[in-house]
Amino acid sequence: MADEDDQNGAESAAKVRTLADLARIAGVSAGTVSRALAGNSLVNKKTREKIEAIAREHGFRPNQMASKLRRQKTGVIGVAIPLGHDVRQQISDTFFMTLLGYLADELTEKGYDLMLRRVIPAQDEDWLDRFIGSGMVDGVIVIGQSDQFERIEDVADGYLPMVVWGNHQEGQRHCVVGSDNRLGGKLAAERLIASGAKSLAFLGDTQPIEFAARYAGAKEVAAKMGVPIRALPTHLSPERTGEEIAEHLQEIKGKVDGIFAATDTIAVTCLKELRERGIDVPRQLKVVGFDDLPLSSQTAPPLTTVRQDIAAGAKGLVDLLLRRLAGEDTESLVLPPRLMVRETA
Amino acid sequence: MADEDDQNGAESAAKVRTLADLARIAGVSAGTVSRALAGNSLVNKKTREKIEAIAREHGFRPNQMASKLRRQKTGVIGVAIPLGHDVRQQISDTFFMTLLGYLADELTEKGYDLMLRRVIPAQDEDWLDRFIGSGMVDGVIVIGQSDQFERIEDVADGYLPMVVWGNHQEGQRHCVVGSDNRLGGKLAAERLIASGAKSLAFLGDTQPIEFAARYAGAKEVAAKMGVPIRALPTHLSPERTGEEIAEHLQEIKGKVDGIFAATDTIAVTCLKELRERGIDVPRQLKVVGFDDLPLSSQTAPPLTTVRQDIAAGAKGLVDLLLRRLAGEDTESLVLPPRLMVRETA
DNA sequence: ACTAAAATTGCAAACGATTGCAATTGCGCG
DNA sequence: CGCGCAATTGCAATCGTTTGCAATTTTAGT
Repeated sequence: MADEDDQNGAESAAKVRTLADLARIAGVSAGTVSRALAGNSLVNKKTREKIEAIAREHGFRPNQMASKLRRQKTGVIGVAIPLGHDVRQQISDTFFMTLLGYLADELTEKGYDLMLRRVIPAQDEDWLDRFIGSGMVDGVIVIGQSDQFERIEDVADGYLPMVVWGNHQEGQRHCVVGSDNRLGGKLAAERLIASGAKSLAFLGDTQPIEFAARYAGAKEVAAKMGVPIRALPTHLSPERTGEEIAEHLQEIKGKVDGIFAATDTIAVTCLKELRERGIDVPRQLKVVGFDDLPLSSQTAPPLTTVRQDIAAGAKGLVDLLLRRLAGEDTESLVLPPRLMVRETA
Repeated sequence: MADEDDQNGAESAAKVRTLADLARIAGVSAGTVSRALAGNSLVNKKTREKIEAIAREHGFRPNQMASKLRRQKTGVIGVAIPLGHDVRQQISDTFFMTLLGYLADELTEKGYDLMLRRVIPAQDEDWLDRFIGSGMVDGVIVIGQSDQFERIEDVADGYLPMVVWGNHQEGQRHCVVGSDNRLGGKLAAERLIASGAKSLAFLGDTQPIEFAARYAGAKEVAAKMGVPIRALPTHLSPERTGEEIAEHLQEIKGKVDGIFAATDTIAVTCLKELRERGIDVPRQLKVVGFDDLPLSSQTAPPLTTVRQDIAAGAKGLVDLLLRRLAGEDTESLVLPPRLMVRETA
């Protein structure tokens, strides 16, 4: 009895770090322990329960690195956020962060872990190859094409398990999930014109293709309706946006009566600048945003905007990625944007 | 020559997946390749350059799993977001997401990857042990104590590399970074009373200790000043918040003239409900929030709120964690909140 | 030219779990 | 009691990299 106690003491004291340790205590082989803990195998019920009990008692967890190495899969999905066209655009960008939140939910539900990587393509030529070839992830989701369209295209041919959030272009090779930005731009411009605007401006950077498509859609409608539209380059970085918008406002004063903001964030800032200048929205100037972030319905006046269904986007990204992991070569998914008419246009 | 070409062709065609493959081509041993690619070792410059060239040519990347297994470290920091006291509180909660963004920036800068895990403690008893013991991360950052204070305490003794965002309590054993919530609560109550409020209400769940501390601070001030204060339980989930606040507003109509919202998100929603009811802020009712999210300065009227310095928080979390990884047993870091007086109180 | 020291490189043992295959045990039944 | 088959378990190779130590080659010094 004393003997047994001693033995137990020794057993508990010695940390059980490996299958082999546990196997020794249980008096079986490491292979059996592995199978028992995996649960799905052909291990005697009693043996398994005994092993499980010991494992629980010692708080044993099999080493994931070894497991992943052996099984050649990681159970991890990489999520990359390229900060290309505007380095100052923080990873903290609300839209991307919200999408990321939903992605985390979706992936967790499917049993995957999420590895987040913020990446500055300008400083790191082959960020995508590195991420993919790192052997740390089973698949990759890229949030936003930024100015990396070509690089992504290059990789897409040789690497199936990748899905990208962004804009879809005719004939592109990588699988993308995203809103129909061009259509969204049309909706915005139509609304502005319908509510009486006679001269439009697009507030935002037109480099990134998502934004370019939004602008293109708006331009198409404007041209058709015989309304002028101009682009006013505006960055997304919180600090600079304010000033830039202020300058733009100064410049277009009286010349423009309808603003299409590339982003709700820009729209909200714009609204604030307008309020400070005592410009009445929507009477003097109409504003339409893009995204429909939660905060957008809370502004005064509530923002009219083009809604992207972020939850559906996340679901789509994960769904397509899992199918690609299973070997299927999936089509892109283009989600329809929806105009949320509130009070700014 | 033909021979050599052939050989080259064969070499390029055959994928170089392992150090051994590369070593064969380079005519050296795997060990040498490993050292060459690591760069830091004592390999002949010529040999290294040759190996690097071949590696580049074939796009070779050493398998991370094998590397991590061998070196017994992962270069990954786990970030866990427990969704305890309110499962519906999405991971998309703005404050946490913003903090996460800054964390990603900080960690990337220090050369670590970030593994995100959303966790529902109610469904998963030992989420923290699992995460820590998974062998997938070198250290853990927990964002928000939620209702998991005790569990975190239990783990803290045996596991050094963990830092938690949350509330600091006298004598606690885990290392925490966070705002002085009690002080923040005091600031809020003082402001409300100073601007004329005679009867206060706290809008938010008082279960999570961060919120409890905010409420406690406010209560202390209220008691000292002889002003009544009551707590009105309010959840954080976007869908429910609106209704709940509406009900509360109905109930306290005329009885309360100062609201301290546990969170800016709650405050903003509250502001909107008040606007819809035609209640004048700050004349009829004063409101103070907590967090100072970017959107908070954009409301109408701009929200008076208690600011948490999120960037500093992220920096602190990473800094302390790295020191703990190096073996140091660091103290907690309590950041001072700052009252941002705007127009709602 | 010869020896000692320094600089490179190769060898082989880890790291810890998984899994095909073989060996063992147990069971039922004639 | 013995045979055959099924249910369990053990063995050992494998995943791909890193690294201590030994072996080899260079370099330098006399």
